Amino acid sequence: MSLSVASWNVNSIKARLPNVIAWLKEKRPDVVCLQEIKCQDDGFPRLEIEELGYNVETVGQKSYNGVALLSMRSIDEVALTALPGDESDEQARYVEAVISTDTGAVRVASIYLPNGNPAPGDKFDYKLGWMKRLRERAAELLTYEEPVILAGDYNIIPRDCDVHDPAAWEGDALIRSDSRDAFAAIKWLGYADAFEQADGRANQYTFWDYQRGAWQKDHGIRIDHLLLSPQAADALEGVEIDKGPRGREKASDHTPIIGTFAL
DNA sequence: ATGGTCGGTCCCCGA
Repeated sequence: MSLSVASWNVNSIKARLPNVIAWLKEKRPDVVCLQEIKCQDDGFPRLEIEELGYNVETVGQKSYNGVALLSMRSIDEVALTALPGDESDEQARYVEAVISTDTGAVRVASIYLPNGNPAPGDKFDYKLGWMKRLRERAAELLTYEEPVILAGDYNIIPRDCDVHDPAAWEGDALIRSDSRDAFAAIKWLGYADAFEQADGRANQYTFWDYQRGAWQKDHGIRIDHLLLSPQAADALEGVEIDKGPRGREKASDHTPIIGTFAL
């Protein structure tokens, strides 16, 4: 049996609930990492999603950010509900859990990496600091020698071919070389970008801005990623960016990316 | 055609 693991920035779970439920029923992914749920834990529509067979873990806050993990398989342990390394960081951007599989277990994190604009500035410094902490956590996880999937909205455009017009994004926190270097530094530890390993084509996007008719003109960017430890990368069977949800009424500005694993 | 869109909250901020 294979295990499917999806990541989707839903831009408010309450505004998106009908679309999310329809997509879960259609695709039935085993594990789903959500970002920007934009609600507190007690406001999350837990019952509606549990009704579909999912176990639900949320790390929410009022108005902004917020991440969740949905899993058809049992969640053995919620390992972390915040990224270590800064006790003063109160933004809900990280949840990490160990999930049972047919072959053992997989560790999955749902990540909402800071946007970082405007750059330079305080928000950009926060982004780079957060990425350094993520690299430290990612390095720690490699010592466990287990399948790890770090899935989420990284707010990083890794390559020039991951954006319709790189020049239009010059100076933006999503494409700046210091952002890209920080992302590459996590990969250099020994993590694989699932999309680049399984597919790698140019101009395959996961986000299209609501403005300027970006969706209709396919002016998108690839910023939602699955980073894989060697044990997860070895098990990767394929990756799909499902553009269906982005074309619906009341769409999120992101669409889901799904990895399938022999795990 | 030099603007334009969402979502959450509260009269503006974040993306």
